[in-house]
Amino acid sequence: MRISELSAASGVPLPTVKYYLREGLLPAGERTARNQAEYGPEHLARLRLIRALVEVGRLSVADVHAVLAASDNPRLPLNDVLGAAHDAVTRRAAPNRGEPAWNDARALVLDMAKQRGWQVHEQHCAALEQAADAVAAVVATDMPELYPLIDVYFEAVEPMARREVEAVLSMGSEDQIVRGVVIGTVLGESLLNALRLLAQQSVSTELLEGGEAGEATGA
Amino acid sequence: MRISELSAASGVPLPTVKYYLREGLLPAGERTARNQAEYGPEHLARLRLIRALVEVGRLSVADVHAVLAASDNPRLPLNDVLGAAHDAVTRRAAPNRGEPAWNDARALVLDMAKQRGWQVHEQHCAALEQAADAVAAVVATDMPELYPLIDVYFEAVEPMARREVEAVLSMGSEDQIVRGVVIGTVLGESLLNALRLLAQQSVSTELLEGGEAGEATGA
DNA sequence: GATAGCGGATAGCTTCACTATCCATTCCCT
DNA sequence: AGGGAATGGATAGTGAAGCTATCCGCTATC
Repeated sequence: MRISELSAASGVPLPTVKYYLREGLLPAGERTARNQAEYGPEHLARLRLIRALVEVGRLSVADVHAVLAASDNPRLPLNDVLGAAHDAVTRRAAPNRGEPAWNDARALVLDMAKQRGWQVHEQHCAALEQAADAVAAVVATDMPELYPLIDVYFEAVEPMARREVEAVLSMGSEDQIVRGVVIGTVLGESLLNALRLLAQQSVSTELLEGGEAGEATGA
Repeated sequence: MRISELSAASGVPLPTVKYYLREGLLPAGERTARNQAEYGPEHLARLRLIRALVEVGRLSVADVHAVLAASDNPRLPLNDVLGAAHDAVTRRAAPNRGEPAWNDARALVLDMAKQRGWQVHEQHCAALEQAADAVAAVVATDMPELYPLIDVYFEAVEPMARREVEAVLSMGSEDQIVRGVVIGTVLGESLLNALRLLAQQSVSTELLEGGEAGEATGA
C-alpha cells in the first residue's frame, strides 16, 4: 500500500498523513527505494486509531503522541500505559491548584474515595486533581443542591470501572490489552458522556412534559 | 467595584476581562461617566462561572457565549437551556456521520435506549450522534471485548441522570435552575470522568498489584 | 494640577493543526 | 526507452482561537 492509497482508504488527506508521519504518530513505512515506501494494514489501523482519538476523544496531537508512545513501548508496565491514557484525557490544570478552597475540595474527594476503600495514589494523581478542580468550581459557584451528586457519581462509577478493567484485562495478548486501555479510556469517556446527556434529556422530558402534554416521543 | 478590582478579585488578568467584555460574555458594568463603570458582585460571579466553564469544562469562548446567552434569556423554555448546554458540551462531529457504519452505530444506540423506555428526540439529537460517533469508532477499531461496556454505561447513567435532573429541579427559582443546569451539565461531566478514572486506577491497582506486591497505597 | 487608572479601539502574539509548494527521484505505462 | 504522475522529504504558509499589548483621550483621586 502506498501513501496515496493509505490516504484514500482512511479518508485522511494526504498532506495530513505526511504530517502525522513527521510528528511520529504514524511509523514510517517500509522503504523500498530512496523515495518510496510500503505501508501495511497496521498503518491503516493506526491511522484510524489516531483519528478516533483526535476527533471523538478530542485529544491534541501531542497527547496522541504521548499515549501512542507509551502504548508502543513493549516493556512499559500496564499501569503506566493506563497512566499515560489518563494523563492525556485529563491534562488541563485549573489555575487555582493549591489554594485553600482547592485543597479542601481535594481533601473531600480523597476522603470519600478512601471511605469506599479505593486505593488512590495520592501524589501526582491527575484524576484526583481534576476531580478537585471540578468540585472546587461547583463550590465556588455556591450551589449546595448539587453536592449530593458527588456521591451519586461515586456510586455510579464503582461498578463501571470494575467492568471496564475486567473487559480490558480479558483481551488476551498484552498488545491487545494496551490498545484496549487506550480505546476504552478515551472513547469510553466520550460514550459515557453522550449517554449521560441522552438519559438527562429523557428524564427531563418525562418530568417536564409529562404533566403538561404527555406526548411521549420515544419508546 | 472597578474593573481592576474585578480582575484582582477573580484572578483573571485585566486584558482578559476586557476581552470577555468585548466578546459579550460579561455584561458591561454600570456606566458612571464616559470612561468609568461600576461592576457588582454578579459580575464577579459571572466571571468565575466563565472561567469554570472554560478551564474545567473546556468549553470554547464561543460555546460559553452560546450557553450564557441561552441561560440569560428569561423567556426561553428550560428544555432549550438544557439543549444549549448539551450542545456546547457536545459539539464536535466526527466526519463519518452518515456513512453506513455510523448509521448502524446510531441505530444500535437508539435501539438500546428505546428498549429501556427512554424518550429520545430522534432528529438532531447531539447526544445521540455523539454516542454514535463513539460506538462507530470502537467498532472500527475492532475490539468486540469492549461492546458489553455500552450496556454498562447505559445501566450506570440511568439512575444518575434522574438524580441530576431532580437535584437541579429542586433549586427553587427558575433562575437558579438555569444556573444549575449549566453548572451541572458542564462541571458534572468533568467530575464524573475524573472519578471514573480514579476508580479505574483503584481497581487496576487492586487486580494487578494485589497478587504481586500487595502494598496498598491508599485507604 | 499631576498622575494613575479607565473604557474603548486596534493591532499583535502564540499555539495548534493542518495545508501548500518545492525538489530530486522513482514508478509505471506505452 | 521516454515521459508524465506520484513519492518521500523539507520548508514555509494558513487560519482559527484565545488572549495580550499598546495607544488614546478622559477622569477620579490625592
